[in-house]
Amino acid sequence: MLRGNYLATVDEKGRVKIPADFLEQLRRSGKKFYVTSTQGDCAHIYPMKVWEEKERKLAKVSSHNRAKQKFLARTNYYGQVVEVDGQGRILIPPVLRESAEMKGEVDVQGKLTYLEVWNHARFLDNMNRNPITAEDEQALEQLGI
Amino acid sequence: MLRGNYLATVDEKGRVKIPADFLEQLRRSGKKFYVTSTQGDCAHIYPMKVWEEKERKLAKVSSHNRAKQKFLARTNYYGQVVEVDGQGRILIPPVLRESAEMKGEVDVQGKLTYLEVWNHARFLDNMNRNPITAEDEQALEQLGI
DNA sequence: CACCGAGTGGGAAAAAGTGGTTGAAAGTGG
DNA sequence: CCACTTTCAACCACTTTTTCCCACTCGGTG
Repeated sequence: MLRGNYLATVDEKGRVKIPADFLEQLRRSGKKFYVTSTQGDCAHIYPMKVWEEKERKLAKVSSHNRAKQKFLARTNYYGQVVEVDGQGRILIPPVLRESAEMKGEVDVQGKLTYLEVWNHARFLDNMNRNPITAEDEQALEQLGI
Repeated sequence: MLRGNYLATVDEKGRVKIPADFLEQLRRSGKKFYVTSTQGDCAHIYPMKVWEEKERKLAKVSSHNRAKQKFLARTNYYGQVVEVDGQGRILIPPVLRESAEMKGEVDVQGKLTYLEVWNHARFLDNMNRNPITAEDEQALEQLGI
């Protein structure tokens, strides 16, 4: 399971080094990955098998389902199949790189089954704009968390 | 159960020695730990099993729950899976080390199932800013505490 | 006073990360 | 359809960081 956050950098060619900790786990699920996004604000990196599982589930949903259509339109627009290079880096597709402002420092975050890559400053900013309130803490406590 | 407070120091490499008392207990729950934070003001050190239990509880909550989302975003951002080294030290992830001002003297506090690590001066300061009032004492007394 | 365990610092080897070059392939124009 | 240009991916070489381990100090205890 992929957990936690690592700082990384995007070089001029748009390559991001996958932190060794994640890489080791990811290598087990093959060398192909699907890099995409739903909102264009960050990159999602799925091992191909995980992505295909998502596709299978989507296939079962009616093709007139609005949510499904939007999801497909976006993930298809931003997406690309990539492989990790010999140095453990993957290439972020240009369209996505631009819309998610992928340059300089980025956060590579483990989301258990896939990775999310964020512009470091942007993620921090989003987070700070949404502080945890006293109500939030109360709600969590009631859930026993 | 982890109880009480120990002074420790963070060295230049960002390592903190876990007090021997805590270490002995923690060793029983495996060698992997999840170091994270909810507010970025201190480090939380969970034995992996304890953390996974939290994850399980969270998984049952609707994914649209605001409190849950904020909690996950933060604990993921600040978090990292770590192991204790041969000298009983653990490494605080860089992002967290910075935001929680982890350098020099720190307090390592037992919170029964996990540890909290605070910048010593900062914790003392917070505490002094929030003195126990006569009303607080009265309230406690009425609770039979 | 000597020994033992806890804590601290630091050095060397290994791993992780970075940048650049080259060769192949794809794209473009004549 | 061929020749030339450009782009991209694969590979190589170097730098930096991290990890692992060794050795020392300090304080408490027999």
